[in-house]
Amino acid sequence: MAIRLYNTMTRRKDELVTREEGKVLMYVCGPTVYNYIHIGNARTFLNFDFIRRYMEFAGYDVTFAQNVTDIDDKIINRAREEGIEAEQLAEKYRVAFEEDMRALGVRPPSIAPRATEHVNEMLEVIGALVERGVAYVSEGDVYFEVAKFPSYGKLSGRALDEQMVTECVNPAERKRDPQDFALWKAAKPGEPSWESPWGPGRPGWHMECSTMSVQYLGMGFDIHGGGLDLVFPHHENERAQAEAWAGAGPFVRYWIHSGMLNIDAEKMSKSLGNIKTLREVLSDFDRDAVRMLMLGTHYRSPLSFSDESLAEAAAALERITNCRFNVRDAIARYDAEVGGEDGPATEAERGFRTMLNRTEEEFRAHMDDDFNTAAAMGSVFEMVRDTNSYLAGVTGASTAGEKAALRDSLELLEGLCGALGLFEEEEAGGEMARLADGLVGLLLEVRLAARAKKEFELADRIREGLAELGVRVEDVAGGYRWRLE
RNA sequence: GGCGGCGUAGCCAAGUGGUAAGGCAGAGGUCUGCAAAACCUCCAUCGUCGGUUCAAUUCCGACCGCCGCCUCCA
Repeated sequence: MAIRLYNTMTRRKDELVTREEGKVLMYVCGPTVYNYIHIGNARTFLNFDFIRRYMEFAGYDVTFAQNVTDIDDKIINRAREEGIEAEQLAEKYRVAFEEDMRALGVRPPSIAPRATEHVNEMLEVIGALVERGVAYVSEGDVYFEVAKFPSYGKLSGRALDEQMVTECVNPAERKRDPQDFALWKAAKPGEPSWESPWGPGRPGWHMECSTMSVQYLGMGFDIHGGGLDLVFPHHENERAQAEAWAGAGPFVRYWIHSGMLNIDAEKMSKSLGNIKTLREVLSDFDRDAVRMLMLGTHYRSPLSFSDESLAEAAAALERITNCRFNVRDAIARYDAEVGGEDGPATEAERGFRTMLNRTEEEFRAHMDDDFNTAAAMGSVFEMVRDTNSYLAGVTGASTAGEKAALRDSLELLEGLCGALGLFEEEEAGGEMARLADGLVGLLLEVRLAARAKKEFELADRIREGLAELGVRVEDVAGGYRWRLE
C-alpha cells in the first residue's frame, strides 16, 4: 500500500509518488545554532525522524538533508552578549545540537550543509535573480520583489494585499514593497561579512535553504519539511526564490509541516519564561519517554507538553518494555527446558500468529495514512495485551512451534518499535557488567533458597537491597527474574 | 482585519455516515508469603443550536470557547 501524506501546498492528503521510484529526497529545516534547542524544536526533529525512519521501514531509500544555519542576527547578537566571535558561538551550539540529537536518538542527516560554507553558491543565485529582474539592489541590500512572482502566497494561502501591515516597524523603507524580503543584507560595522558584488554583507535567512536543498537534492525534490511556523514567510520565500531562479516549478513535490508544541497549553516564549530546553527534559526523563510522548499525538496536531504528560508517556512506555521483557524472559526460560513435544499448532498458537500478522498490517496501514503514529501505537498496545495474555496461557514445556511464535512476536514488537526509533538505548556491556550480572544471579539464588525455607525476612531484605541499587526483582513460578530499572 | 486549526471520558489521544482505538489514572476481581508483572471486568452518546439523511460524533450552517500564523520563531 502506498503512503499518503498531507501536503501543505494542496491542503489534502496526496499519495506519495517520488521523483525516482523507491527513493525519497527529503530536506528539513535545521537549527539556527545560537542556543541549546528547546523541547519544541525537539518535537519537530523527532517528528521528521519518525517519518524518515518509517519511509525506510517501508522500503524507501531516503536521502535526508538538514541545514545548519550558522550565521544570522540571533547568532550575532548572542555572540556579542557572550563576548565571543559569532563563528565560535555557532560552532559551540552546532556541536551541542549534534549531542542533543544523539541523546534523543534522532538519526543524523545524510547531508548537513552549513550556510557559511555555501555563501558562494548563494551569491550565484542572488546574482541570477537580480539579472532576471525579480530582485533589486537597495543601499547594499538585495531584495526579492514579491510582485514579480505571480504565485507568491500560494503555499501559505494568503493574498498579498490582505495582510496586516506593520508599517510602523520600519518607516525608512529600503524596500519597494513591505512584503519584499532580503536575499542579501549589507553588513553593519563590526558584523561578520562576506564580499559580494553589492558590497560586504551576509545572506538572508531564506536563501540558504533554497540554495542548499537544490544543490544537494536537485530542483523538484520530494519532501520539504519544517515546523508549521515556517510556512510563512520562510517556506513561501524559499519557494519564490527557487522557482524564480530555476524559471520553473515545482521547487518541491510535497511540503510537510510539524505541529507546534505548547507548554501547559501556552506557547513557549521568552516573555512567558516557559522555555524548556531538551537538555533539561532529558536530565529527568528517558529519551524513549520523550519519543513516546511525541508518538502519542499526530505530527500535525498541537501537543501540550507538561511534566505530567511526560510521566504518563513514561508509564505507557513501561507497558511495552514490560511486555518485551516478559517475552524475552519466556523465550530464555523455554529454551532452557528440555521437554516439549512437537505437534500440530494449538488453537492458541494459531490465534497468536493471526494476531501478529494483523498487528503488522494495521501498523503499516496507520503509518501509511499520513504517518499516524498515535493510531499505530494503538495497534502495538493491542499486541502487547494479546501477547501478555498468550504468555499467561503458555506454561512450561512448550512446543517448538510455540517457541518460534514467541521469537517472532519479539521480533515484530522490536521491529515495529524500532521503526519509530524506540529501544535504541545501548545495552550495558563489558567485564563489570558481566560480573554484576553474575552477582545478582548469585544473590537471587540465595534468596530463592531462603524463600523455599519460608525465610521471608531475608528474602525481602535481598529484594529491597537490590531495589535500592536499581535492580527490580520479580518472582515467577519456581524462580525469579530481574532487570535494571 | 486576513488566513488556518482545534473543541472526543478525570487526564492524554486516534477515528468513522450506521451508536467511539489505545494509553495514563481510578474501581472490583484472579494470581502471589508479600510484592512486582500480568490477565479479566467496569468507566464517554464525541462544545451548543439548527439543517441534510433511513441514520451524524463524523457532511452543511450558525453560535460559543480555545489556539496558531500574518514580525524572529521548530
